[in-house]
Amino acid sequence: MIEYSGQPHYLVAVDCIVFGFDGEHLKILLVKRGLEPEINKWSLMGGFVGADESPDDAANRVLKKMTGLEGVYLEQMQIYGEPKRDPIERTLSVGYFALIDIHKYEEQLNDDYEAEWFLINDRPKLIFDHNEMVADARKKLRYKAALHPILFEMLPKKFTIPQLHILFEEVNDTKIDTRNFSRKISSTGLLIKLTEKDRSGSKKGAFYFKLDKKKYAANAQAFLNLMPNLKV
Amino acid sequence: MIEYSGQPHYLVAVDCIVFGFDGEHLKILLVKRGLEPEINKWSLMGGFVGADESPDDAANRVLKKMTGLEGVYLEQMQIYGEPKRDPIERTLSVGYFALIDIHKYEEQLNDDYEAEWFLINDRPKLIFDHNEMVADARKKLRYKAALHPILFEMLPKKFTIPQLHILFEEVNDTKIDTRNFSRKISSTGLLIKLTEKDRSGSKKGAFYFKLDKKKYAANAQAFLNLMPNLKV
DNA sequence: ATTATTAATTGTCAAAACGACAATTAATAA
DNA sequence: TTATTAATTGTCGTTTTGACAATTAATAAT
Repeated sequence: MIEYSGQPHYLVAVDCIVFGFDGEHLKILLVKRGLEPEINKWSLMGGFVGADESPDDAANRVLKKMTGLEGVYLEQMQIYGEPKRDPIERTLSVGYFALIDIHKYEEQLNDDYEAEWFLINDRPKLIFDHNEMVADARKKLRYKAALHPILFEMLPKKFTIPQLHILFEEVNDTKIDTRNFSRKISSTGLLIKLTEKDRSGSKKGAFYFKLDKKKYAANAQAFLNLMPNLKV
Repeated sequence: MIEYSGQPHYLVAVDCIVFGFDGEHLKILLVKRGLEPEINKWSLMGGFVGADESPDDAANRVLKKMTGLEGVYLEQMQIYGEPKRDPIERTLSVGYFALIDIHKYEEQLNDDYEAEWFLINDRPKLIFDHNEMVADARKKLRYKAALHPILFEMLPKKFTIPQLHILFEEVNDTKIDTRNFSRKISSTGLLIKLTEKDRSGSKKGAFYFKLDKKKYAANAQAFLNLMPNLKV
C-alpha cells in the first residue's frame, strides 16, 4: 500500500457565521463552546470534519444539529489555517456564512446547545480567530449581496419591500433612498406581489411579496447591481 | 495537556491553477506529478501544507519552488474535500488560482520540474479532481475579471490596449467591440499612456501603457463593470 | 512620391440606467 | 371630517451603455 510518508496530519473543522435579521438589525447566532479549551466562551457554530463527509457536509450537519434547520443557505468563505490559530493542536477551519430566517430558529430553539442571537454590532468577544471570521463574513456578505439577490434568504416567505429595504440598509450600513430602492427591486422581476398586506408597520400597510422561485434560481448567478453609488 | 481526542486527522494540500497569456490564448501551467500514485501524469502544481505554514504560505512556496517566481497574484478559491478525492489517503486540498506573466516563467524555466504551458482548451486530462478545479478556476477568473482589474497581472509591465482586448476576449470567450473596449478601459483611469509604441502588430502601431500602481491598489476592491452585456 | 491597405484610435448618438427629489395614495387616529 | 403617517408611484436631468462610423498613423505597393 502506497502512502504519503512523513507528511503532517491536521484536524480540519468548519465554522459557520450564521446571519439573521430581526426586522431591525442584523444579528449573528453564537453558541457557548462545549469543549476545552475556552469552554463556555462564546464562539461560532462549528465542528470537526468527520471521516466520511466533506467540509460542506460537515457545515450542514453542524447547522442541522445545532439549529434543527436543513437546506440553509450556506456559502464557503475561506480557509483559516494559521499554524497557531488553535492553541491545543493544529486545526484548519473552513469558514462558512449562513443566512437564515431568524424566526425559523427562534421557534426551533432547543436547550441542547446554549445558542443566542446577538446584534452584529454588540456581540461578545469570540474565541480564537472567530472575530476575524465574523469581520470577513460581513465583508463577504456585503459584497455578495450587492450583486446577487441573496438577502431574501434572511426574510420569511412573505415579506414587504420596507422590510427588505431596512435589511439592505443594515447589511450595507448606509441609507438608501426608499423610492429608488423599491423601483430597483421591482425591476429585477424576482418578486411576486401578493394581495395581502402587512398592517403592523403603518396605517396604509405594505403589500407582501414572495420570491419568484424560478426567476430567482435563474438569476442567482447574475450580476444585478443592487446597491446605489457602490464603492467597495 | 488538553487535546481533541478521537478526531480524525487529514493531510492538507494546496493546488494552484496557474494562468498565463501568450498574446493569443489563455494557458495553464501543468507539471508531471513526481510521486505515486499517478506518477508522471499531468497535474496542477501542488504540495502539502507544512507544519509551520498556512495554506497561503504553502501556495506561495510551491509556486516559488516550481517557477522561481515570487509575489505572484494568488487567490484562494475553495477547498476540495470529498472524502475519496485522493485514493491513497484522505487529503483536503485548498485550490488557488494564480495569474502570471507567461514570459517571466519562460525565462525562468528550469529542469527540476517538468512543467509545461497548455492551451486552456487543449490540455491533457489531469489527475484526481484537478479537472474540476480548472473548470472552477476558469469560472472564478471570469467572474472576478468582470468586476476587478486583475487581468493586467497576466501582461508584461508594458502592454497595449489591443493585447488587453484579446485577453479579455479569451477569458470571457466572447467578442468585445474594440471601440467600446478601449474607451471603457481608459475610463477606469488605471492606465498611464507611454510615448513608446508597439509596432509588431500593425503598421500604425499601438501605444504602450503601464498600470498606475497607486490607482490600481486603490481600485483593486472596487466594482468596475469591465464586461459589456454581462450575464454570468 | 502617391496610393492602397491595415489596424489603432477617436467620435456619434439613441436608449437605458441611475439617482436626486416630489407628489399621491391608502389607511388609521384624532 | 381632517390630520397624520408610511407606502407607493412619478418626474426629470445626468450619466452610462453599447451599437455603429469616421479618422488617423503608419507601412507596403505602385
